[in-house]
Amino acid sequence: MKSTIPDSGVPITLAAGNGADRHEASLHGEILLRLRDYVVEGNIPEGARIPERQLCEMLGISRTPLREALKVLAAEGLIELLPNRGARVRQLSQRDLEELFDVMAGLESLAGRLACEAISDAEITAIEQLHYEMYGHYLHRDMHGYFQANQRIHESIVAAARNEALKTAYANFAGRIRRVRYSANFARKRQRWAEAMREHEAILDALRRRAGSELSDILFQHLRNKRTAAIEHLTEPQEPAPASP
Amino acid sequence: MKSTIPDSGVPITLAAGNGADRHEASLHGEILLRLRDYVVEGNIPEGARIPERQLCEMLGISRTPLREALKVLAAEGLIELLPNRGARVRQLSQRDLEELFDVMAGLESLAGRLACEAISDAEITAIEQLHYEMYGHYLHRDMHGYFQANQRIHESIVAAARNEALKTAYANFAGRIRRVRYSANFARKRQRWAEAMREHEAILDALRRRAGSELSDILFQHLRNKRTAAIEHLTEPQEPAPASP
DNA sequence: ACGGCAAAAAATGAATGCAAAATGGCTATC
DNA sequence: GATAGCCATTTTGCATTCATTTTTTGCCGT
Repeated sequence: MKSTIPDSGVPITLAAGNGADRHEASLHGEILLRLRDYVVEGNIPEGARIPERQLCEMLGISRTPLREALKVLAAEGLIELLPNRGARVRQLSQRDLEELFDVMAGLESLAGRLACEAISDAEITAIEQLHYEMYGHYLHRDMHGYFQANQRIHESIVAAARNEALKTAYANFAGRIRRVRYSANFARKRQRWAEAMREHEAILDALRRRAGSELSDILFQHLRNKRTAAIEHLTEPQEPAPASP
Repeated sequence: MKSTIPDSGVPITLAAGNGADRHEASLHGEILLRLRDYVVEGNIPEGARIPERQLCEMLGISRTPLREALKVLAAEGLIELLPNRGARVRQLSQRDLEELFDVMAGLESLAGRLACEAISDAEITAIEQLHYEMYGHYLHRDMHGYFQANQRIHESIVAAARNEALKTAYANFAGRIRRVRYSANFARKRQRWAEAMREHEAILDALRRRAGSELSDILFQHLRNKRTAAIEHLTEPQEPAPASP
């Protein structure tokens, strides 16, 4: 009564591929999904050493499939594997974060450019809808709702680019900075919030006109500003953490 | 007579990470490097099934580290893993290629933008040097030399972006389309070649002026044109006719 | 002869076992 | 009293073994 493999011949391509992540079947695939979520959601302290045995009994499997999953997570950049010294959650320096944000900005910028070539009026209408919804959250000072609508807008743009490889790469980078990204949105001061709304209106405008390179510019700058806000948020309140010796 | 592990404590981060790919130590790392090269260089026919045993004895190892390496290669998008049906070299449809080229274009476009923020005069001079060298190859109709100089120029721009995450992602995508990319350059008709030279001059010009978003646009369009040439070459490779309609 | 079915053979997926390396604690020494 | 070196324990890396699944092959029925 294992998970009876439902569909046959489904092409499996791991994280970086164009295809979908269909890992439900094999055990190591299941483990991969669960571990990835577990790490992305921050259940493991950064830099902490995680003995394989412990993970094994936590997940109820043997070490072989676990190690395969760990290798993949390392390839995705979520964890680090030190030779003979185990796996630990990747610790992102400020510089790392800046770099990752910039790559995200580049990918979204690309997504916008491509979207202008292929997006339908209906899709634009849907994004407008999200925009108004987001505006409502803005007016009500509803951070969480705002955050979600915002995220869905950006995802819609990426989806409109009609590029699976891009979508996958985007998802990968998004996962790597997810924790920070979330708190970055919460870090928004009123000032920055209003700015972001204006930027979003410019985005919509460029999208309506299918102005590819213009939208590309706006999106990059928009994400750049987000980056700045996020980094500031991290350096200010976060405290010289008690560096464990 | 295992590979005696030379250095200790070197942080290992697999393909998608910011860090370097230091896998020389562990066996599976060694295998990973060798297999990746082996696949990228096209030694395995596309879509062919490759029994693990066969690879094992070819590489002289057991299945465990091999399978770990395969998982990583799948995560990088170089191979496909079908459940219970083994690994095969990823077969790229025309659509896949278009997508991958577009992502490459986006990454280089980003690289150009970032490079404008950080590039030194010396680096620009070096790129100019490469440009003249490339121009020489162009005049002498030296395809191979042209190709190499061209590649080094693009790599220099990526390097000037000062972003390890970007560099790694770029290398990953470059590996995935390497075979096609090479032949794409050889596919250049005289016409396209001259165009490419002009585009490169525009690239240099924008770079000198540190005109970020302008350079971003030019680079994207440049790569887009390359994409078109490559796809054309693939769809009707046997057409020596210079006939224009 | 051809197509479908069943059993054998082979390949994959996962678990276990064993050797090498690292970690931690202890003692001996200065 | 602190530090360097040594030994026991833990942990990782890899090979081997076991269990399923797939693929092949041979057979039977139509």
